[in-house]
Amino acid sequence: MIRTRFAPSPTGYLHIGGVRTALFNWLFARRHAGSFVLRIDDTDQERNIDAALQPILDGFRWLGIDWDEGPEVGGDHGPYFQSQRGEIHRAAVDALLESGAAYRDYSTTEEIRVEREEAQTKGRPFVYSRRFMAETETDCKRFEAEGRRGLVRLKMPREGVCRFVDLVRGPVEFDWAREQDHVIQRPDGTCLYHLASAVDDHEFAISHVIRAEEHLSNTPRHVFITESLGYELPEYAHLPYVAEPGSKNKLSKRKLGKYLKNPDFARLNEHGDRIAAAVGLQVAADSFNPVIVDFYREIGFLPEALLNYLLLLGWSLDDKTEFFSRQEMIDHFSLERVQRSPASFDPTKLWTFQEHHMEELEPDAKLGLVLPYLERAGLVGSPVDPEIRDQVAQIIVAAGDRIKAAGDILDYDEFFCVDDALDYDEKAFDKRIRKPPEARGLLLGVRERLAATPDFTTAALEEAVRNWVDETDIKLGQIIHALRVSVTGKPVGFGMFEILEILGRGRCLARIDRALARLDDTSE
RNA sequence: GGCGCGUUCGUCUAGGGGUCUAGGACGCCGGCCUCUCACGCCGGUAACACGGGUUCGAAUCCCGUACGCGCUACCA
Repeated sequence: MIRTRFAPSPTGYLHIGGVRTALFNWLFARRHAGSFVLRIDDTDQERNIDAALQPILDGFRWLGIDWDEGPEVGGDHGPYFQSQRGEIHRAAVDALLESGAAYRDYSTTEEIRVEREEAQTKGRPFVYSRRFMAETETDCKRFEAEGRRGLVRLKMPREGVCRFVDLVRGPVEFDWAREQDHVIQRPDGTCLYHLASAVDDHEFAISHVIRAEEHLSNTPRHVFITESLGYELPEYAHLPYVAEPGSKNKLSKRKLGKYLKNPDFARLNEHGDRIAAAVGLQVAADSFNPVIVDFYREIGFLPEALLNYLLLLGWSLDDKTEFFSRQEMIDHFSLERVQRSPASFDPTKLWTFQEHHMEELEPDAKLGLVLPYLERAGLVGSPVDPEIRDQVAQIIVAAGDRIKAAGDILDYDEFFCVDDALDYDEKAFDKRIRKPPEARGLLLGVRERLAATPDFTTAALEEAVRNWVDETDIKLGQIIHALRVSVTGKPVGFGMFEILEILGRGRCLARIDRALARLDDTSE
């Protein structure tokens, strides 16, 4: 039975790099009909775990990364919070103590520091002298009489090599002698990460430990703990980390300021801010940015797109396949094809995947995604009037691939405002209406045609306007731009005749009149 | 400092001794399409970190160097 796990700390947000690790674990489990377990690594005893955990669980749910065991779903191996597993960890420490794989130590941090520095100045690798190791009850008493506090350290082998096969990197080996006698239990009885992690992986019957590369060097400790306890070793696979845009440094939330200097990253960020502002979402830069999964959900990315992009960040099927559905990811995923070197996060390429998956959506599905944004922005009622709903459906079709993220619908607010409240792009108004001397006459002319066209549909309108253009010596371009600015206030947008049809005759004429009035008003 | 891992176009990658004058994708540049924008289409740009081996032959194997990252915590 294949069992994998992801062990997030409750930090209040879901990091994009973490999701990639979780995704690979999840895919591997799903691929082999195994289980994916969520374990919460909260050994640090956070104050408000619930509040800090919720965004993470929400993020996974949005992405469709479901867990078979863990918070809120339970399971046979619980509890799934490390903070509640103290007894199990302490029992493991006792067993280690019992077998001699660990010992009580009474050194102080200061004494260790001195030893370490001494070794370093002599150019020797540091290994603890075990000067304050207590192997008997009397030793303990003696040290305690000196006012020392005991903790528990691993008694690491001082010779031989630790060998294991990493499923991504192949055979790896470490000299045992280089390993430190790591602390596994503090004087207050609480246990440290490496102990807890190795024990829990066994308790949860994890078959494949798939985690970030930074743990590769920690693996000998885990191997030692696991084997000393008499447990069977899991398989290990260490994933390269996700790097910053344009660099090989590990992506970290802390360096947001630096990423914002990257133009592509900044553009993505601004895109998000714009949508957030339009829907009145209160956002703080450190909780709403492209390093955090929530960001993508809020601005209307598709989870499939994010997953697809992340999948290819460090994994590939072959030399050509780029797009994967959720099922295809599961069908093809394998650890053998995981890349060994870090991959940097490229916001521009992420958009490619988003666009692709968006294009694959049926108009109805798109409508469902887009409507909530209009409602939240107050551009349509809630629930939306059926007539308006149809109009939005038309807009979606006419907009085509211009709506890349669901929140992009808010770029087309001109369809939802009353004619008198339409904002004009001043530059465009000048260029297309105020400046060309013929604009006034052309607008009047086209107004006449629009008023007279019996059938106010895209095709009929286009025919009418083109015929009119053909009859006179003007060019279509001359009138289209002025018309576009009059009717939408903007210099760009989708097909002019589609816009006219969606708006309808009344609003088109009213808007042309308003633009003309505005022209007369300010040209004097 | 020690140990470990890594290094193919700007980016994501294919490549596992000859089929590589290194392929694809994104980006970028140029062009076409066009009522603007977006899309689409066509073309172009651009890489095996460096140095030694091994071999008839190396991007592919070995060694070294450089660089990057990680671990070396009573953080996870």
